Amino acid sequence: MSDLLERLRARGWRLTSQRRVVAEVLDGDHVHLTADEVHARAAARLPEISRATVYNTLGELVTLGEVLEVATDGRAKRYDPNAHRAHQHLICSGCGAIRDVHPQGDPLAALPADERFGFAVTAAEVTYRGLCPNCRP
Amino acid sequence: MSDLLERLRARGWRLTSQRRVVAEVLDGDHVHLTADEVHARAAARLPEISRATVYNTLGELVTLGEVLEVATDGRAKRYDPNAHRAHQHLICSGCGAIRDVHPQGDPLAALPADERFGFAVTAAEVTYRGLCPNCRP
DNA sequence: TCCTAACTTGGACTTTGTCCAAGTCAATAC
DNA sequence: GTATTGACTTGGACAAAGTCCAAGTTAGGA
Repeated sequence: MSDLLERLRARGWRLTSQRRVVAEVLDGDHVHLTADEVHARAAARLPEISRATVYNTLGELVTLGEVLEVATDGRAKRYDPNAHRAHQHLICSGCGAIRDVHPQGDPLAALPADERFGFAVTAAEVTYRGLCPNCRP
Repeated sequence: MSDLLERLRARGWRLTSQRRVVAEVLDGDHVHLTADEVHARAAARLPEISRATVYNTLGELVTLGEVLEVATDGRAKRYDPNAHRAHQHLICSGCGAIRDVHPQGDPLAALPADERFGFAVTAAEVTYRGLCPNCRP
């Protein structure tokens, strides 16, 4: 994630302690935090950080393509730092745990031309659902 | 959709005018209304209907498997009455228009066992994104 | 026609997110 | 090192989407 900070600086970002902390909190694999969770973890390191700054920073990271926004359930959006490797999501219907997964083939290819309604289709997001080992009966 | 009302009555639903109107509003193909839109259209026919009742009824229809909840963007959930024929969604990134589409093959099959992390995977939702004919440059 | 459990209502409340004016500070210039 | 300034941060007000509840209403069976 330190290269992230480098990339951001190269793009003219002002490197504040708040932005640094938000970027650090988002580091890791299979990380899918809500804005509130990001704020809570950031505040553990930098108590004065405000919710507005967390929202601003997350929005900027999404715009820059460094973080993905994942809307899985109509509740809070989640933020996924794994933006540079194509992947999909597997979600536990029991506890809500989320894993990054890599299906075979290109999901876009499964949509025939006569099912595209004249759209210029550019992306396909797949959400797999099931029960994780802990939630299985 | 009138068979819907029959099915519901058969399951012990009390058939009130409010529930009837909500079910009628949801009738049709490519219908993906938000709860607020459902309330607005229902209120056009039954002015005193309350938001709470619309939310209750939509929730019951989802629980009964008669309507699907579609969380496409982290904003309001949408409700899709086409619950009895498997389908996926194609969404315009420009105007937000939604179409039901039918991709080839089973998206579940694309997820290899070693990418399932021990989950019992039961469903896959695919959201295709692109620009509709009106929003295309 | 009555009765009652089920349904509906409106309003208060929660969660998630946005907006803004005022204050602060990182990075550049000197 | 210091000054400067525009970008960044802050807290609080606001908005949108949804939930909850006590009180009132009603569908459908007796």
